[in-house]
Amino acid sequence: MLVVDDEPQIVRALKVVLREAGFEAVVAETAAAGLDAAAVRPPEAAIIDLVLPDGDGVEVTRKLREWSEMPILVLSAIGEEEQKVLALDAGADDYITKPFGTRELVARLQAALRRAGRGEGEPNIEADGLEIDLAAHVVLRDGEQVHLTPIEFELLRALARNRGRLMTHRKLLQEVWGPQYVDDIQPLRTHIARLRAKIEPDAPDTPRYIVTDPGVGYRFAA
Amino acid sequence: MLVVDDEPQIVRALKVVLREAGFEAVVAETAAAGLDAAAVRPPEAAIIDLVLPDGDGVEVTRKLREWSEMPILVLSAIGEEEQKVLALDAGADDYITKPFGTRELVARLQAALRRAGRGEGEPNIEADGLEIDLAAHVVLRDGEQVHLTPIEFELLRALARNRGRLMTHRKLLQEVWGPQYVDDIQPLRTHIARLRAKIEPDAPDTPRYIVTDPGVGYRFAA
DNA sequence: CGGTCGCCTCACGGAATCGTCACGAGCGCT
DNA sequence: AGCGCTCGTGACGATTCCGTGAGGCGACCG
Repeated sequence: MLVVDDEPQIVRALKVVLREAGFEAVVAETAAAGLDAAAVRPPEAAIIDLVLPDGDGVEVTRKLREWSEMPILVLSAIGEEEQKVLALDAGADDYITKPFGTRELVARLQAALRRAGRGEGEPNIEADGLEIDLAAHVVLRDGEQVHLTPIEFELLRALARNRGRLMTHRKLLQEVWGPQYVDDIQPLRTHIARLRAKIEPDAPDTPRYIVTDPGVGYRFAA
Repeated sequence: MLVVDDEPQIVRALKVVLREAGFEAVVAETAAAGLDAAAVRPPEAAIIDLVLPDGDGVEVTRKLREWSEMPILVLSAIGEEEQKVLALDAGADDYITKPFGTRELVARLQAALRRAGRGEGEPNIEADGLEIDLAAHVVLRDGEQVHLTPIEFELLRALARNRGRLMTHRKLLQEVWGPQYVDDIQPLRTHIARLRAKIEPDAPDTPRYIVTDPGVGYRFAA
C-alpha cells in the first residue's frame, strides 16, 4: 500500500488505520518519491494527496496509469473540486474529502481492491485444506484461522499467486523484502520454516504446500 | 537483463538504475553482440536502442522474437517515430523516448515483466510424452512431474531450445557450466546420463529425446 | 581376431545447500 | 517501564547435489 502525502499527521493516521486493516504502508512525501517507490516495488494500491510539495496528485495518477492498473485513491481538501475531477479523469478510482473518517477510507479502499480483483486474477486461493483470502489477509487451515506475520503472509502470497511455478530465491526476496536484499537467503530460509510450521499439517520433512527445489528456490504445490 | 546500446552515458545510467531495481545488466554494444548474448544466456527482458552501429533495434527485436517471448523495451530518440512503430510491429512490448526518467523506465520494465509473468501462454516445449515448461521450471513425462536438479534442467533447456540442432560439447558446457569449463566433458556425460535416466522412457541404448552425436555432441530429437 | 577409442554407468567422497534452533535487537502496545 | 511479538543472525546436523575415477560395452580398424 503506497501512501503519497507530506502532511505528518495524516501520514501517521493512515499508517495506523492501514495497519489495523492488514496493510503495510509505504510512505512517500513527494510525487517523485512516490513514483519511485511504486516503480521499485509495485504496491497493491495507492493513496495520493492532491497537493504535494513537488507537483500534484493528478500528475502522479497519470504517470502511474501509464503502466499500472492498481487502485488509486485521491485525497482532496475542500475547495479542490476541480483537481479532483482531473484526477478521476487521469484514472483515479475514487476520492476522499478531508477530513475523512478512517472507516470510510478503509471501506472505499477495500471496495476499490475488490473491484480490481474482480477484473483480473482470483482474489483467494484454495488448496487441499488451506484457504487464502488475499484481499482480506486471512489464511484458514481446515477452517481454522491461522495468524501470519506480514513477511510470512507476503511469502505465502508470492508463492500461492504462482502456484505450481518455481519461485527462485532471488524472485521471492525481491517481492517480499525488496530489490536490495536479493542475496540474503538465510532470512528466507528461516521464514519459510516458520511459515511451514504454521500451515503444513504433516511432518516438516514431507511438505504438502511449500516444496523445496534444492539450489533453485521454492514452489507452491499444484 | 540485456541492454543493447552503444552510447556510453546511457549504458552507464541504465546499469546504475537497473542495479538499484534489483536487475543485473548485461551490456552489448552492437546488434550482433546483443543477439549473441541473448542466445548464450537468455535474459529476463531486453532494453534495445533503436539506433545501433551495425543495424537497428527493429531488426534485433524481430530476431529475438523468432525464438523468445521475453519482454522487449525499445529506446527511441525524438524523431524516430516511424521506426518506433516498426519496432512495436516487430514484437516490442513498449517504447521509451529519450531523454527518459529512470523511474519511468523501471516502471515500464516492471509492468512488462508482470504482464509477461501473468500470461498463461508460456513458451513451453512438447514432444511425444514429454512436456517442458521453461517459465515454471516444470518437466512432465506422461503427465507425471519429474524432479530435475539445476544442472539437469539447464541441460535440458539448452537442448530443447535448439530442438533438432546439434549442440557441441563445448557449447553445452559453456551454456550450463560457464565459459571456463568448456573442456570438462566427463561431468557432461554424467549429467546427460542422469537426465536420460529421468526422462527417457525406453531402454537407455535407444534414446528418444536426447540423441548422441558421437565425437561431436548431443541434440534434442525433432 | 585383438586392440583402441569413445561412450555409458555406477559408487563414492567432498562440497554446497537446507532446515532448525536458540539468542538478541527492535518495535509497538499496555 | 515492562511485556509480547516479530525479525535477523549464527551455528549445528542432515540432506542433496556434483565431480571423479574405475569398469563395462559396442564400434571401428588394422
